[in-house]
Amino acid sequence: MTPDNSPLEWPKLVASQTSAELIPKTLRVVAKQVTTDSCETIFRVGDPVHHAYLVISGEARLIRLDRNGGEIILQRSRGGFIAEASLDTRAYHCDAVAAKPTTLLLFPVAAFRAALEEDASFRRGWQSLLAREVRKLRAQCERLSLHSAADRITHYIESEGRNGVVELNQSRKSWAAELGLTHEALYRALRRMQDEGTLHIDSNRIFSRPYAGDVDS
Amino acid sequence: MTPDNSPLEWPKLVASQTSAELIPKTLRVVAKQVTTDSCETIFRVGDPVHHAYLVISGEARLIRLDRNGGEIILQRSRGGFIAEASLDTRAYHCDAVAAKPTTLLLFPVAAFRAALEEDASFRRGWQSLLAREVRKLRAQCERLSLHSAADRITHYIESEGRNGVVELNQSRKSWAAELGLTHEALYRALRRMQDEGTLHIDSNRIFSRPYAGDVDS
DNA sequence: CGTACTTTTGAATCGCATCAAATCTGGTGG
DNA sequence: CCACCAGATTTGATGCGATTCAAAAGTACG
Repeated sequence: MTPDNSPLEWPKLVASQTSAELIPKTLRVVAKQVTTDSCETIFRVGDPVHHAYLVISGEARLIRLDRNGGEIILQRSRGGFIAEASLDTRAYHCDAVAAKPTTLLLFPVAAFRAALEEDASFRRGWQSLLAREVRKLRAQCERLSLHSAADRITHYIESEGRNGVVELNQSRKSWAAELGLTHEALYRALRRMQDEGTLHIDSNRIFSRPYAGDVDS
Repeated sequence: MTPDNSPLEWPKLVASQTSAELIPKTLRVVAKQVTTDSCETIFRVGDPVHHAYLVISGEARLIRLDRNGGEIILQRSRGGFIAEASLDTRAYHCDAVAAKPTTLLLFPVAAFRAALEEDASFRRGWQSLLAREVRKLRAQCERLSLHSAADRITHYIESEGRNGVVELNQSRKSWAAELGLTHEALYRALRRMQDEGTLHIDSNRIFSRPYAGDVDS
């Protein structure tokens, strides 16, 4: 994780990142920027919490390994905070790794907490961000409670997509992990659903209905 | 859901309920108290969010039904807030029902939000409550990502219990739902683990190790 | 005492995990 | 540009474990 001295252009960042918009000036001036290689560890279980992490580009993940060495993805952040809920704990409960080359902003926790106290609008944004995270996690638990691969796929499209279409922004292998399936099970379920006509796939766009586009007669 | 005119004894409540301790006086005076029968609906999907709900006694659940009519438990609250994350949304995303006769405090959302703005200590408590909820949900997702019933049981004991022991405060049937299993699968897994000696059960206390108590020779 | 629900066991089936291996893909270096 | 490599994608075969359907026994409550 190497310090990155070329300062970010905040205005540009603000335009594209809803999470970053929140950050008050007092926090921006104490932010450190770093970039990581792919697969680089950002922090580990038990590490003391010194910073709040905001993903600017790339992708960071909270992960834990099950006893077979399988990777369980707890959170995936592409542009946004990661491990928000660790801010009021002493140490991390899981590992964070960069899934690809990633640039992050690091905010010292003390300054971050102070900003939350003092800046009402920042605080409101932070609270609604936590609330969104809660709802998202509930949806994920609901999904993982479904017993069949097809149901989880459909649920994913319904809750993460729009109008029965979802743009997949990750490999199918890691999608499988997110769905609590092996990648083989996911591939087969996708295949089966396409054969049945309940799903259509166009590279990274997944349609929950049979594809009826371009049929105009 | 019938209004309950006998006012709660706040001091007594405060002594036992960490969530209730937070509530500032300004909020207490506008709280309405209600009691429900078992299985009574508290709110439904799509209902506008008018109140924050605090469970005083009994048990409330956020649920959704899967397409087979199976009940998926999204949250279970026994003494504490329920559907905290809905406070900054217009309408509910799921149903809430009382799992048994339950008494609740209802706080009008406007007053609740105002109190969050004005009372710094209430706000801090609320934020850490949301953060705890996030961590709890992440643990649940991690658990549901495990592929075997035994692993989920062990994970539950490790993360919800203390020192390899967990006090089960619900029926096994609803525990099964929480673990994303059918109740039959849970019963059989418990039996198998006991036979293997990896688990000991004393009514509602579940031990993750072979029971070595009372052996002193 | 009767009713509703939970707990428990049984048997059959199905779907997913697992192990294996082939193909495809993107990226690296010669 | 091509050879090569690591990883993702895809398909196959097999076994196990969870689901499902069924039913009996236990338990709480009015």
